[in-house]
Amino acid sequence: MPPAQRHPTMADVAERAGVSASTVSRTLRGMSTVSPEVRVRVEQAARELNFAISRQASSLVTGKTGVVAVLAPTLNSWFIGSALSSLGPVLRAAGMELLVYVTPDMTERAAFFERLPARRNADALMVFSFNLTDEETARLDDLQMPVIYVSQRAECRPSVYVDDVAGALSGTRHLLNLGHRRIGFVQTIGASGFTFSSHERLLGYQQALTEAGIPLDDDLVVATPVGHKHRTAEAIGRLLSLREPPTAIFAEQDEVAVSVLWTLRRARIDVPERISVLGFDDHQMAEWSDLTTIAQSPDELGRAAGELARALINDPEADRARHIVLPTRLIPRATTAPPPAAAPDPARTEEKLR
Amino acid sequence: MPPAQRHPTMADVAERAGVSASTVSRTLRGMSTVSPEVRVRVEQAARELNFAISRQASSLVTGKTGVVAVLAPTLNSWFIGSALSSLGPVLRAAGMELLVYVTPDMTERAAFFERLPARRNADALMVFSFNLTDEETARLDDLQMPVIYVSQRAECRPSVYVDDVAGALSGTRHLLNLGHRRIGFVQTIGASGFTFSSHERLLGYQQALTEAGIPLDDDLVVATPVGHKHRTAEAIGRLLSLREPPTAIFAEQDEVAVSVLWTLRRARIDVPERISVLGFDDHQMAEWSDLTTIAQSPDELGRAAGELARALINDPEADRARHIVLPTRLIPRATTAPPPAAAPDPARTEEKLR
DNA sequence: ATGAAAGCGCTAACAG
DNA sequence: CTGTTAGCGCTTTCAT
Repeated sequence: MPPAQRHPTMADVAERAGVSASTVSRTLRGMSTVSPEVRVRVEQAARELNFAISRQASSLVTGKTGVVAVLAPTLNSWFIGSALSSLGPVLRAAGMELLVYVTPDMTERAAFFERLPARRNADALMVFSFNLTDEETARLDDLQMPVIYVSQRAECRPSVYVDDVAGALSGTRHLLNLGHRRIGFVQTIGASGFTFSSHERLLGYQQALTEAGIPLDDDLVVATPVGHKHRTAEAIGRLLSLREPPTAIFAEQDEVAVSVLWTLRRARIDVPERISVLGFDDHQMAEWSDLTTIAQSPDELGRAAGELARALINDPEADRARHIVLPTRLIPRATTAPPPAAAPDPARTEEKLR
Repeated sequence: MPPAQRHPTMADVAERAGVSASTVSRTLRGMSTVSPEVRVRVEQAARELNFAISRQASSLVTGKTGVVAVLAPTLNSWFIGSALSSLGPVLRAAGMELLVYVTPDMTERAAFFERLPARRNADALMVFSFNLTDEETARLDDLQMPVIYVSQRAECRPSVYVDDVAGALSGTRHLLNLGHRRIGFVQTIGASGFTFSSHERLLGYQQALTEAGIPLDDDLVVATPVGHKHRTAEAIGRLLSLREPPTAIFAEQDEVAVSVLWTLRRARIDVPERISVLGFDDHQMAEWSDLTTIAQSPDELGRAAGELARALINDPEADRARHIVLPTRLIPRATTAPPPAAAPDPARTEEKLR
């Protein structure tokens, strides 16, 4: 009988089942070379002793830790939270655990990259939404384990991300199809780690305009940090005070789009009658606000990243530069509509005057 | 020289520094019994080889894993996300890592409790916002490691939570002080794992009313799931159609309070002129919406939980039933004001008639 | 199909 | 102050 205050070991289980430790190990790992009767005895003994295997010990010999590490700037983010919530079960199904390194500030981040603690303690590293410096990327390349870039495109390295260009393109097309010709774009600044998506979305917007033969107008692109009412109001003010103000505003992120809605509402500008508003993400708040938006699925992203990690860990021959690109889809709701008929459209006015 | 495709071990470092493995071990753990010159040599050798210690190996002998496990129903939650984001750095400062078990559904949860994988793979377990069954709690009691209950009160077990009763009490008092006498309360239903707080907040509300000599009225308490516009509108409708409708509405959660704001706005009921709205949490959205609310700090909670974990792990003599209760504070913003003077207050009307 | 033995990388006694 | 030695709990040859 094992000492009371200690976890039972395989030796304890072996003794109780009347077999050797090797057999216990084989049984518990589901190897086929164990006779059915012995298997039953071992399993029962393990259950009775409430045995749990020590990963530390087994990884010492197998060289696999059974752990996937995640590096994320914060967990307090709709996007990362959702992705990790669906990553968890995927890993569990593969018998792996989830180790999280949060680096809310530069100090923490520097500490991570200096010590690279994941090195010996995980089989793969997943990097979430980061703007890595070249030096940091180089450090990760030396890591001797698969590094998966999530929500960012990393050349020649495995990565999983959403097709932001296509998303913004289809969103802008939706506005164009409704008849809008002056479309404002609100960029987000200072969102730690999301500049990659930010840039791509602007690109999609511009591409759609070009496609429609509408010249780009820098005055239509403004920026605001997320969650700063005043700054957002200011940015919208710049748009509204243009000689030809936009009839639609495309915010790069739902959280900002909702701020825009508040600003317009306060200014008594009806949405969508006077101005249409379009978001990106399909954040919970989008549904609550009845905001038309371009949906991406962080859940799917988490799952895909998990599968990719599993594949790369188990199969060293796997494609080490595989990119998984996830689609977006437009969700039309109540904040987009055709532009007002009486819109002050100088082009049209001129035509009438002629 | 160590093989190229393998991590260097202490033996490799020892050889390079011309000392024994024990000395390397002592040096790297910062023990004082190492001569300065040797320390320098060892540290340099370790750096040159890019050595990282294997936790698996050291925990095998020390019996400590250097890991704190967290059990959480989801990571996609403002509250849990914030708490974990600040827990991470606390643990890192103590040289520990953060292992996360997410159990988004009952299947995952059952799987966790059946295998209790944390058992051998962590030094402490932190349970976030869960409604555990007695059986589940009993399983955790058997775990042979400190289990810290976060955001819930667990009798005779270490736990960390916010003083919800006091918070709701002070919030309700604020409304009473403004002159409100009919105060509606909106409960949240179906929020996985938060029924503890939910109950406590109702209690605080009731306590404040009783204190003020106002009889409780069940009609003033309605419930809605979070994020269901229609259900929320319905609940508010029940309040508005009372014979004596409330002049203030206290929503147990900011996310619901914001929904309430939307509902009232759509109904063209001015806030706070006609009806005051009060939330609880100080969610980001509260600031954006200029919502008066009772703030709690999940960051502090995460930090406190981390400190408690460290204390319990390092000191077996520590108080194993210690409760840390965190304060809340009222943040007055733009959604609360005195009730309308012309409010249909039958009591006052009667007085006038007399 | 099963057991014996060696060893994964590290730490902790114990000598010196 | 430093080296030697003996495991920690498991997996993996290699026998049988």
